[in-house]
Amino acid sequence: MNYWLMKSEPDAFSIDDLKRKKQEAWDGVRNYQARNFMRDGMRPGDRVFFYHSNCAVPGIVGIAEVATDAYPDPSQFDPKSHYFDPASTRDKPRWMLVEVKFVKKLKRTISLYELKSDPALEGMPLVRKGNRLSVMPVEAADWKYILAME
DNA sequence: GCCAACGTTGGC
DNA sequence: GCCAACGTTGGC
Repeated sequence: MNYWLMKSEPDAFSIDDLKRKKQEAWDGVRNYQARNFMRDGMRPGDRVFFYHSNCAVPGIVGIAEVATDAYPDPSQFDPKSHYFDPASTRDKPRWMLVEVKFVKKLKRTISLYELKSDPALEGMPLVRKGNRLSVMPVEAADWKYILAME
């Protein structure tokens, strides 16, 4: 089993939205590295830190689970969608998604500030300067360490 | 709202 | 294939 971190802007889709909907297709990823993690790395059962970005207190707010293998993101074919990609075809879809399901909400937000402040976590891609990846792997040791911070 | 850090695009 | 211009992400 592998561990991941996925970012979402709470204004667009928050951990509470996932809790209410139970499961959600993670559409709109338009970055090749992030796509590759979903397509090649993720398997059903993998665990995911749900991260709130672009908000007052960015940080990890909950846990989700990968619910499906990757499949083509339907929004890339929809001309009305914000995520429409005219260069993508159904024969050779460019963008993939996985569905994730709600596991739990953390009792508190483990903030980016805290994660950055802890020398034990300085190897995490999340805390590296300028990192903009919205989907990234988490080391098993870091996963356990962060859970213990809750 | 600003802007640094990236990723992508397209002219050449 | 280089790289300038542009667009986006996301912390602050």
